[in-house]
Amino acid sequence: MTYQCDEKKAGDVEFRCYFQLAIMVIGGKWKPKVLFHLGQNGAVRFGALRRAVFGISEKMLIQSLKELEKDGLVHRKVYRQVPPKVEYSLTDVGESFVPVLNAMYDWGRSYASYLIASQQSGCGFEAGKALQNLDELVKVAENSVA
Amino acid sequence: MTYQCDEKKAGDVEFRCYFQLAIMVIGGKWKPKVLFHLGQNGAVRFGALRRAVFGISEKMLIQSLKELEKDGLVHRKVYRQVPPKVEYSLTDVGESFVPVLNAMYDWGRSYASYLIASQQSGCGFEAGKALQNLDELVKVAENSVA
DNA sequence: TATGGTACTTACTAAAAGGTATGTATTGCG
DNA sequence: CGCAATACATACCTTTTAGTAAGTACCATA
Repeated sequence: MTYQCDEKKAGDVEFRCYFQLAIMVIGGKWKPKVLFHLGQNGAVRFGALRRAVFGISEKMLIQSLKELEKDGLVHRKVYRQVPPKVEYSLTDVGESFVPVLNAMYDWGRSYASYLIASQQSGCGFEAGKALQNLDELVKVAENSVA
Repeated sequence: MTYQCDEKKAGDVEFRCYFQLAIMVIGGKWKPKVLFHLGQNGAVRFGALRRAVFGISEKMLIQSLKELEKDGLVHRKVYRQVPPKVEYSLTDVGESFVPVLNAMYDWGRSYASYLIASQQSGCGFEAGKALQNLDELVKVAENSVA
């Protein structure tokens, strides 16, 4: 694998490296989070997804879903009813990315362990591994929430 | 796993979900690419890294490396010589992210296969798998490079 | 002392991404 | 027909990120 990869093309998409192609499709501030939530739950309504992805605006959710649908990772199903209902779900291509998302989640746990271990010397820690009582260690006391 | 995760804290870092923590540390336009290149090659000089990460400016490379060093994923070694030489390499924590980067690279290959298969019906394709002659199919003819 | 190469720092500008507010379309109920 | 709820579209503004250019520090050599 060379550094400055040659220009490549698949479909209408031009890229230099398969890694860059992946980043182009699922990178950015919101798309990874949207995909992650869709990966955790089957079909989800727009409103439920809006509430699930912490901090996202309507406009960015819509934009992210449009791009993911266009790129073939997300399926949009309209129910012609009252009130209006639209469900989003992952396609096979989208599902194939879920292991990567889960790997990132697992790495996040191991990184949280690393942060805690760095704060307390003598705390048994191995890179890539999560502490056993991690969920307890990261808990924030109720009254200290900003 | 709930949608709107409770606030968590590890070290000085506050987050709601381990996935979000991962995104905070290795997300953004350049850090994934910098990490990916460091993962492919051992210790790399600043200048070599600059040339390897296609399109990055000096300022953004420096900023990305500073953040990655601060977060414990990258190690910086200064050689006091002429001309000046600094080498960057992954720490154990950084190395632990390499499997995720490689998974993204592999997914990129399968996505490129999907794009090609979508363009040509009847082309055998399975989500998550790369076509066997992918590298040939994505090649761009010399004279068609923009 | 001047020099050159590398790896930065800093200030300012430009571009990209994201957010807010207002408005629209749709369906079926009362 | 009017209404309500949901899921958007659109325009404009704000924030964030990134890029460019000029400058600096360091070391050892000539």
